[in-house]
Amino acid sequence: MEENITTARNGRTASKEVRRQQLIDATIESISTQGFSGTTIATVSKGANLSQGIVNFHFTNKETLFIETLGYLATEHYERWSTAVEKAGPDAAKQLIALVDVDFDATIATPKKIAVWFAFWGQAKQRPSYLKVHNNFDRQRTKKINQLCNQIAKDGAYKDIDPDSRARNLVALIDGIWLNYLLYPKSNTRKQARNDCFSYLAGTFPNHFSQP
Amino acid sequence: MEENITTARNGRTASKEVRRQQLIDATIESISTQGFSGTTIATVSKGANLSQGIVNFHFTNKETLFIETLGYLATEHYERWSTAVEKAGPDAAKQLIALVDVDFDATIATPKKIAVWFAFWGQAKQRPSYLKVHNNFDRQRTKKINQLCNQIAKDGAYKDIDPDSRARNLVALIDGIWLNYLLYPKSNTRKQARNDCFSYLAGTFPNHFSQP
Amino acid sequence: MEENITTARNGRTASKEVRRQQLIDATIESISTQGFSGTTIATVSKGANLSQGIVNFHFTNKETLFIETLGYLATEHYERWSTAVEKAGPDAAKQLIALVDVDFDATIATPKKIAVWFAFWGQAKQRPSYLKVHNNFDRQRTKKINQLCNQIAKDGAYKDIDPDSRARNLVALIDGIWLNYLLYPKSNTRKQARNDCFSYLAGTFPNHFSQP
Amino acid sequence: MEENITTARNGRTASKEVRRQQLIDATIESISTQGFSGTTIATVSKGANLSQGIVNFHFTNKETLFIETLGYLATEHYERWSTAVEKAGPDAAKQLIALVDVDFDATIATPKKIAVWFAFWGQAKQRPSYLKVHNNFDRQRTKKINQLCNQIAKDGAYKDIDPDSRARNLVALIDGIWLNYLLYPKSNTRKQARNDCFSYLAGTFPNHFSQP
DNA sequence: CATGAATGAGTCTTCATTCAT
DNA sequence: AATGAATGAAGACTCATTCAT
Repeated sequence: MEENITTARNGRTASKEVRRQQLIDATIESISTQGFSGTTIATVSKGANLSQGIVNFHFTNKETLFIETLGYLATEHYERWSTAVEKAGPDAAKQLIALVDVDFDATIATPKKIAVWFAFWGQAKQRPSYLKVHNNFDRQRTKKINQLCNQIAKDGAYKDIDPDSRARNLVALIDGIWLNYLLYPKSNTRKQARNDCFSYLAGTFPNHFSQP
Repeated sequence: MEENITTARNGRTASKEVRRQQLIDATIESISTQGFSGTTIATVSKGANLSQGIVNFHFTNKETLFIETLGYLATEHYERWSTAVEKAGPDAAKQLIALVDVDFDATIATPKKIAVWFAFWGQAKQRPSYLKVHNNFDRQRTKKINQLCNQIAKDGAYKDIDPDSRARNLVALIDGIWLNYLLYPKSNTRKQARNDCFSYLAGTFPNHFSQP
Repeated sequence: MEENITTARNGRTASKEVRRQQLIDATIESISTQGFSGTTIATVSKGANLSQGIVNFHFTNKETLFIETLGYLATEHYERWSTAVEKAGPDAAKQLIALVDVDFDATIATPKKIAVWFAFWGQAKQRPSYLKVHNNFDRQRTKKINQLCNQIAKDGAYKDIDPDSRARNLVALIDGIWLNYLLYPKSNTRKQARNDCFSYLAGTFPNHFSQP
Repeated sequence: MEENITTARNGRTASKEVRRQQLIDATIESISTQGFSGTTIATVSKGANLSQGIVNFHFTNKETLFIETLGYLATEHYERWSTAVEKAGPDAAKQLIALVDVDFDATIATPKKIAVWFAFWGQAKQRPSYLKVHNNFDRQRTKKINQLCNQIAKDGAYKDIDPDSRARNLVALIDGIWLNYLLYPKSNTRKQARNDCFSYLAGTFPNHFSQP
């Protein structure tokens, strides 16, 4: 098993993947505490308790490290929600709940990771490569949410509702809640954030979701 | 009149305020195109067609320039929505419409300015000074939105509604719509963004707002 | 009288000489507190409560200001000791006392001025222009001291004494005492400094000078 | 042996200590020729045939390089005179001779080093850190000189002599001779300088020192 | 005469990247 | 694989000097 391999190898001869992950973790840590511009090869390698040269060794350059860090975050997120939807069974509303719940999960919506997400978004417009990585994953989620909202709207015979717009708003709402969480960490709890989100769903599809 | 003075002056000796604004404008331009880390004293001064040394002359250092740029953006936004609310008359719903409309105004929700906002937010966690400037202004708007939502909820005798939560969601929704606007500039129009937002209001307070 | 002119003129139209002296004084003040490298056109002009441009106006450039500052100090010193010697009457020993006393005078051996002297000496080797200004004045004093020592040695029939060497040592001693005064301002008084110097003279020419 | 290691290493990876000394040497060279304000990271690194960045790498910043350069000079001096005194045997007069001789040694009283000493002294008043480094070493030498003068005075039963004052004068004299050596390098020889100094000792303690 | 905004060359410092070991 | 000394380009900042007013 992969884990056995990685634990067996250590010290100077850790497997490539282990080193890479170590550095990606250190990058997340550094970006969240020092910010994007405060994150240097030095802060990363030091945070990983490794030498300076190693980043260029494993990632060729800093830019690649950043892109792969974003990729790691995006992949993790993607795998979590897609798995959650899969496990939720055939009901669209249940699938939507599962999907949304991932965004307020204790291991996903951490202050650290949210800070990194916004750090990337803050650079998105200027770095097409970041945007590309992100959007590739994000579009699938948006699509799924749209599809589920349409399904629910159809099943529930909701009139006067534009499911596309409601789906867009759901996506936006979650991001906005995250931003709020980033800016006012003290006055917000993850639980309240989740409740607010489900409150929106209850308002939108009252027959499928109840006020939390 | 002051304007005459400042426009009269040109070349080497523009008035202090004119130069400062020139540099702040150039900073917004630069951050929006080069990003935060790509914005240097050189890009700013070159963008303003001025010499390098002038930034330090007028702002002491780069950090101060950034803080004042954020301050400018925040002040502009604040003045716009507070004036709009004032002019909207006594009706809470009309006030809320006026307030929200500012966020989708052609001179406020520009791709350029939104990029700068997110650039700042992307650094917020690591730069308390940015956070402070921003939050000071932001809190007043949040408070006003909360107050208006409560007023409307009371006036409309909406049951089963938590106005505080709805207010929080409104704020979050707008930010999230902005993010969407930033990430997918091509597939979004400012008009649709505004519609989505009012669609949320219509869903929340159906007696006060109609589907756009 | 010149004084009347200068006092009459003030504000923006002070006479050239007054402005120059004002700036030289500010330069001495600045060098003594900020050091040579910490002294800028800005510290000087600010210290003189004048505008930036004025230094270049009155002295063409910074280097000239420095040279004239050194020249001022050297001239002041020269005029003080030469006048003192003149007034001391015909006796060589009395002349030497008068000359040396100037070096421990409350208006000459000030911490401020001594700091400036050493600042200049610290640059002397690399700035021939400083050296030239200084040495021109200094050589006359050295010559006079040598002449007086020789006179005294001859008058007193001191045997086994090389008056040239004793003269050189006297000059060196005074400078060394000044350095000590610079480095340990707290543990030295001007009075003790003077006493030490005269103690040397008493040891050298016991018939002419008594232990202080 | 350590020397073998350091000499073995060359090119890109010399030992840390070797690089540091290389840079300190280059700093002494640069200060002596360009002066304090003329000494830049560039002149130092170029003088050492190394790249610009290396100074910050090994010394963090220019200030630290300067302080360590002064420290090197002060340590070298201290070790030389303390070793010399030690080797001089029990006789106080011989110890004093040994101590003073160091100050006129061909490897200590070099024009280059003297220029650097005065460069530092020229900044001493404004840089407490320089003063601190210097005084720590200097005080021990002053103390030893004072102690030796007192011992000699007691042994020789010199009356009418204040050994403390004579000690102070000896210290001052040496510094003053150095200054003279700095200002008039052409008309002074190290030998004459030494002779003048011993001439002072012979005048002060005639039973212990003879005219040179 | 005097001001002070503006310039731009010069410096220190940072940091991604290279590379001998 | 890994280290960390070394490089050098790039950037922030300083400051003497200029010059329109």
